[in-house]
Amino acid sequence: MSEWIASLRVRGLVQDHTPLPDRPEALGAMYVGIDPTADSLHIGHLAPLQLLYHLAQLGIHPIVVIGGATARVGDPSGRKSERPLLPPEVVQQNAQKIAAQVQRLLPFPFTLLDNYEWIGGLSLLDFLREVGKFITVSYLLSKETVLSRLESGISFTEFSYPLLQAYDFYYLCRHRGCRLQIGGADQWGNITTGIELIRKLTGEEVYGLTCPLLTRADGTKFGKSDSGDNIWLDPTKTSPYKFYQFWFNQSDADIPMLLKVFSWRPLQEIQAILEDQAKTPERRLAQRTLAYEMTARVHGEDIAQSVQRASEVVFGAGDLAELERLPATLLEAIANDMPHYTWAEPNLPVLDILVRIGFLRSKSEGRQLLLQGGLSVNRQRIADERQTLAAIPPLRGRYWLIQRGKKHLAWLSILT
RNA sequence: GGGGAGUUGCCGGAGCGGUCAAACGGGCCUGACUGUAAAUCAGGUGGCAUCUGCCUACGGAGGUUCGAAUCCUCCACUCCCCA
Repeated sequence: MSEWIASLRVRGLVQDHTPLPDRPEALGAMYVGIDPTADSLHIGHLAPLQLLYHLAQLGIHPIVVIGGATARVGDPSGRKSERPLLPPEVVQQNAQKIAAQVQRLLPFPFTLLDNYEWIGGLSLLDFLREVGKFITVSYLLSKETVLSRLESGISFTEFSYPLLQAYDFYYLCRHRGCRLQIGGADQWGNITTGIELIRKLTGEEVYGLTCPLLTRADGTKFGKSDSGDNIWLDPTKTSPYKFYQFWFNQSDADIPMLLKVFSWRPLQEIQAILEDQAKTPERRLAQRTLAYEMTARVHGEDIAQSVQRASEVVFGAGDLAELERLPATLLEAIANDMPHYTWAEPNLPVLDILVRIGFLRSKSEGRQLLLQGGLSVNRQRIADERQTLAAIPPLRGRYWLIQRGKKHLAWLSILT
């Protein structure tokens, strides 16, 4: 039974599933829900979308549901505390942005819906009679997401969230022939609630499939930067350069898992890359491949190429002369693709400038870094806090490569 | 409705009138070593400074005191137990 998900298993995309039909065609359509709680997707959203991608290849029609209604309630799944309610207009804006992102991201036909369409007009009375009546409180209480919140507190609003999502599934089942819901592992409780509701209301058997919550080799969650920020798909929230660097910096221990989960390459090809990686890890072929593929998918080939080039130049070049020798247009492009600041008065101490432009959080932090040798401009360590920017010759008359620690690089140019 | 416990820095968690910018752990940052990896070791982790000085901070608002994270009052929120 369900041989067809074997390759998904190999890729590490399967956490849990209900008994599945022998043939994927029996499912008709499937859906994944995304609540617009922010104005952009982040890489945490990608794993379920990978599942969607691979399943779509098997002939199951994909539906993406933006939770314009559910985001106004707040999913308690995987949260330790109550979510603040988002204003309706914010949810609406987010929903639009995320819909546009999804459109750009998925290169295959799919149906895009917003659950506000069918939940928005649902009256409380109808909801209580048509949905609430069929799920018992003890059933909901036994769900992990609810259970774990009983101590810390959960409002009735969030408590009722699983019912709304269950209703989505029911609605899509009836109106769109959708018989499979997929999602992250944290969605298991919500998905099974939907299955339960549909069985009670229609007697029909529907299915659920989740992908694992990705964890690193050290047990921490995958998906945030070291400093704990989300890695967004929106280039104004996470620059393509940073996005590329995020993937590039993944550890050897995690890269096999990541490549299998996120790459669209055939498994065979991935195997070959991983073998190379095992033999000569210092080449970082696996990281480079993944970083490029993901950046290209999210931001486009052109940008992927240019940030890759920027990364190579900035990290690779031994001395400044090499940077100087680059064609002016390339240097400019590189500067533009990386974090970039402008400043007008080079006669101030470097430290002050870096604080004012926001590259350093405070002067104290700057001093600290300086003391430890973690601060440089144009690859020169800043050793004196009174050192002025003007005293350091800029590249091409107007660029400085500023550096905090080993990996935090940015450009500073003089405002003309 | 009644009774009890609690609210400390990014998180966990000490402190119970001065020696507290607040022990300890985690996280994070930087350095060394490396491969923009991992592990390890070292330093740092509120802000400003003319650098042992000032300002802001221990849920909120007041008060007691020479002096409060520490005591009192009120308020808010959370948890537990009884109705």
